[in-house]
Amino acid sequence: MQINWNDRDPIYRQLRDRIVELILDGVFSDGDSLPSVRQIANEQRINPITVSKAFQLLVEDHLVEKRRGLGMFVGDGAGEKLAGLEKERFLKEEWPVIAGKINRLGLDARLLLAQLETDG
Amino acid sequence: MQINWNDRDPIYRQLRDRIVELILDGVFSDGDSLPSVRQIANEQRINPITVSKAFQLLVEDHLVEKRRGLGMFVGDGAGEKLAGLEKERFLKEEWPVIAGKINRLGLDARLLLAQLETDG
Amino acid sequence: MQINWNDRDPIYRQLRDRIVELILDGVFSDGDSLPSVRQIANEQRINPITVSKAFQLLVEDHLVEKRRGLGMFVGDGAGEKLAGLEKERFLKEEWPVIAGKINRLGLDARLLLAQLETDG
Amino acid sequence: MQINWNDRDPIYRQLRDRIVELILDGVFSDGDSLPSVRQIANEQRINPITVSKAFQLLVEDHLVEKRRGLGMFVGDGAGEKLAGLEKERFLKEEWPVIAGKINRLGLDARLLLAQLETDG
DNA sequence: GTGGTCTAGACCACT
DNA sequence: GTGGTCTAGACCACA
Repeated sequence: MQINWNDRDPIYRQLRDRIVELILDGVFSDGDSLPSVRQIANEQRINPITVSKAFQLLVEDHLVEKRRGLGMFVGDGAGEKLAGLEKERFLKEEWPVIAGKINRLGLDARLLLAQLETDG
Repeated sequence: MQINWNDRDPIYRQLRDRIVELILDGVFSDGDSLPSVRQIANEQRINPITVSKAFQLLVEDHLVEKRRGLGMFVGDGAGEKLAGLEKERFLKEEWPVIAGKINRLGLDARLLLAQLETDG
Repeated sequence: MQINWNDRDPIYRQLRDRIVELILDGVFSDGDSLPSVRQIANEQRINPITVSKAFQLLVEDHLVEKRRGLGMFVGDGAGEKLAGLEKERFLKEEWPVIAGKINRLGLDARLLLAQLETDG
Repeated sequence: MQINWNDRDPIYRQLRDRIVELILDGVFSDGDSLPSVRQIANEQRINPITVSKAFQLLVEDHLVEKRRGLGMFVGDGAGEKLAGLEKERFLKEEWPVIAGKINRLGLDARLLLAQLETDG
């Protein structure tokens, strides 16, 4: 769970995105409890208020549930819901920009796929 | 040369990116003079100081040369240099992140790239 | 922290140099927080934006770290890094030019340096 | 005779300094004719007006004489006069700043002298 | 509280 | 004509 302090993205956004990734990857499944604000704040040396803000975003999207006195839990069906939402957002917002870059740079699909295999 | 006033990206960053795109597209070639700060400022109704900031970024990357009292010029070999640099940067930095997202979302990179070829 | 308003050097460049000197002198050590932009701006009666520009230069040289919402901090190892870098730069870039001048003017480098030791 | 377009020093000042150096080095002696404005402008790809401005500075200091229809000539006693003026200026203005830097960086006189011998 | 961005308008130096 | 610098004042996002 790496935070980049020099990134233009605000910390709370980066945090939120990391947690979403962990849910998508199945590290946290429906109903699992999430690490506490204090724990994350200590580990990442981040202000607890900032961590709270990240969770708040997740609660607003109904991906995470706050249970008083117990902490944060992955919401019901969060995994699938998330996959759907993110997929749509990616295809609508991110991919067109990426496709434009690929075309402008004259990059070849084969090259891109090859690069993936050498890395991973 | 479209500027998005509501984007998270600051104007000067967007401007820089647009100019880079124009160089990549060959609209401006090595040694060409670029529109003056004031000209761009007037056309886009942006403060000259903001335009200046965009050029400064380009000068720092050795893509543009400043000639005192004369204006801004596309740097020697900027076109090819830029294409090479951007290609490598994209493959090494952006593409792995993008590919990670694609996999995580259960999308098919091959399919997306294939579509791209038929579209563009 | 003296600023010369009539110098050919712009204020932000002078400010940068002063801060570098303070780090070299050990007034600010690794990890220390630096005075805020607004504080310096008030004390020196300089526009905050000008102070900001000075810090930006330091951040670009990795001598200062920005922590969002918290302020500016002396970068890791900035003190030693700076001393090393500056020493080398001085020996390689400045000193040869200076020595050339000294020779051209018929002055004696040995004598000047010897005086320096008795003075300082 | 190298001109640095990215230097903060204006071109006419750089030109003036180069010519002064050539006189101090004895490349041009008292009474010698200097290259014409047009010649320098062509060789260095500089605007003739800028070259003129450099000569003007030299004329104002009585180091160079303009002879109508003939061109520029090194003034009487320019060599010695220059040496004296520059020596004083160097010792008063430049050396104290340099000495401060040397002390701050903790550079050793022996090191500086050694560096000179390896270079030249 | 912190820094980041932008504006409008001024003045300067350089070519 | 060109770009560079600075100001004063405003608004924003972040912690």
